[in-house]
Amino acid sequence: MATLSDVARLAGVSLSTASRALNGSRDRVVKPELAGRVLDAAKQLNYSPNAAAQAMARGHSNSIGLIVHDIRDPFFSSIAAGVMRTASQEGYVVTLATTFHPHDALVPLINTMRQQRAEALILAGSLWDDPTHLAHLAGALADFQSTASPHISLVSQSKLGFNSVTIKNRLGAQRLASALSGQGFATAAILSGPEQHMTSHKRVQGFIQGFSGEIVAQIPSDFTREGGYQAMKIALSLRPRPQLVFAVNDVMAVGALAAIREAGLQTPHDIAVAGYDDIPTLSDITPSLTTVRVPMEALGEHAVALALADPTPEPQVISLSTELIFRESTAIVPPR
Amino acid sequence: MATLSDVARLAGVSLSTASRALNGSRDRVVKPELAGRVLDAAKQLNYSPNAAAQAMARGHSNSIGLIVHDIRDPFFSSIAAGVMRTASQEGYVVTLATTFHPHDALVPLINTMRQQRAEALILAGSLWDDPTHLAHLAGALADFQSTASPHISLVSQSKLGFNSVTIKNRLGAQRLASALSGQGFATAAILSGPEQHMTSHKRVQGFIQGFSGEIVAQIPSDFTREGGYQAMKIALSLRPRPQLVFAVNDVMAVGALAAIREAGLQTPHDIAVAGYDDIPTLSDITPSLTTVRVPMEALGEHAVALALADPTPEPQVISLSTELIFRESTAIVPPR
DNA sequence: AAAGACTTGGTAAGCGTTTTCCGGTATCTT
DNA sequence: AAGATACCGGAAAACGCTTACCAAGTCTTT
Repeated sequence: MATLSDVARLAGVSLSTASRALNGSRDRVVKPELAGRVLDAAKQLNYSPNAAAQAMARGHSNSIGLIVHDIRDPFFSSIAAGVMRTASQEGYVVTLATTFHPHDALVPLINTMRQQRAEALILAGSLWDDPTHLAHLAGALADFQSTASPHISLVSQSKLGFNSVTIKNRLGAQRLASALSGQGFATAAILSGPEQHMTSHKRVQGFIQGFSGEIVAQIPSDFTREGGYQAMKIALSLRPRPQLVFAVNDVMAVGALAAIREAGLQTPHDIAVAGYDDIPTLSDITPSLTTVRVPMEALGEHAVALALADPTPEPQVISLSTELIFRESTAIVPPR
Repeated sequence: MATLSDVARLAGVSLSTASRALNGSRDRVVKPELAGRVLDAAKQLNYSPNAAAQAMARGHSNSIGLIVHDIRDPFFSSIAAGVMRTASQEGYVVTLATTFHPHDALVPLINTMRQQRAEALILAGSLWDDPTHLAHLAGALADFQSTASPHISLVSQSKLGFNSVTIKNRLGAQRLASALSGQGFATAAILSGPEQHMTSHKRVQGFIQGFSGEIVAQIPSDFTREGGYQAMKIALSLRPRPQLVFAVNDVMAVGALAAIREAGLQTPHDIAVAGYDDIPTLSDITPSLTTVRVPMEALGEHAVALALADPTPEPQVISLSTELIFRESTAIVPPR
């Protein structure tokens, strides 16, 4: 593989001139003629700069690390799309890692990103609200940042003292709940995620705050379709049956819908369902799902912007608004 | 940030010993005592090796490049998950890039991966069957490979003379078609992707081969939900109405379903629909979709395995089987 | 016309690792 | 017990680039 010195030799200039001609160092100008010779030589040799060597010499890389729980989850893949869009606009490369859910996989991945000397780290997804886990995490993040002090952005989570972009989880759920109350729903059950799941917790809180009727049950389960399905089975055994079920995310809501159908009941005639996230792929489900739209790609875009911005004395928190989406799944208020 | 020489100094050994102690060079053994001192020093200084420096010194990186069209597409995010799973098992880091569909974005991304000196490149997704585009692409891939001859794997495409893992697109469609024929469907329309879309083309061919009834129309459109929706509108205007519509992928099928519903018709009573891919998130759609299951994660896993395997004289092609999934959307054969 | 002020090319010193080669010590072999 | 043979630590070169510094040339300025 041709190196820069090959290019310089062929162009008949020094290494420094070649370097300056190719990526125009800011303080110097190379005479057009020499620069042209260098460019020609580079093309002729099919030269491609070695990013690792550049990173070494410059003292910083051009990569951004992104860690998500599960890239298959539409929530995360949308965030990733947003991240990649702005990152590549800004000339960065993104290296992606996935925990595949086990939350103790996070720290090793952060360390990997540290080895890569990523310029910025973006952690997407709700954190596990457990003191020792959080402590480990904070340690790993501190280590990461101690390495040439790169930036860190957290997505959908703001408790760790870094820049972060969150969504108004609580407010969204609250407004959904109060709108639904206004629509006539008087009893509701909540299908929540695991107890320590912060996002789930916020949404539950918001819903409780906003709902003026009676919350007959809160059933914790997994943050997945299957979790929603199981939780709904329990909810369906409640007597009297709640008029409304709020699942803390769309995939759980879909599981709930399946359980309802399986029980021979109809949504929304027998029981109404609302979700959260507004996952695009799910927009074709029947009955269409009332939910809270989360600007997922924007989440990723802002995270990059924040990570690349000049550091501020205080960590910045960008809080993105959600939007209520009313669809068929709550179109009717079932009798009490 | 502590460097290896800091560690060596603190441990009272030479640079080489420190290096050998930390990543156990294969030919040498460091005495346990010295090794222990080095490890302690490393821990104490919170040392993290600099991946860029290692890449320089070793002459190769530990990163795999993955390029997909759109990470938001469940098809690609599943592949990505498979890639990341095996890559991280093998100790590799994956850097991800997205074309966001414009097919001329591919070549620049390949070049980026070349700069990164990725050990392997995985290109996922169907290629654009256009001679000049393919020539550009081949050029870029050749350039990539000329750089320290890293490996290349293609996913779902095998025409370029590299290792590749594909799915039996044609066979899957053919078997679907013949099964459906056997079930009594005698007329069908095909909702295809763009003309030059190879995957779409294969599936169309297979379906035509396998269908013993009459194919009344093939309507090309975008490879997206919206494309399916638009194409279905045209299909619905056909007289007599076909009994069955085959959409070349699930998201198009979903668009088709929406168009049918909007027209006041019912699936499968008035017209049956089949898709391709078996995207998990779509499994809850009603009516549930008859489709061909594609082992998407396995696609990614094999791609990595292939990319990391010893090079063979001839490019290897792994062809993964699909599985027919019959669901409600073709449960009834509408009258002709 | 001489002295300074800019320009602009080149030289060389890094950046943080790995690894080859050398040499000294401990272990074998006979 | 002496020579041969591992074994293992360290010095130094190399990886491919950037950039501070130097030197030489070209313009200004007076």
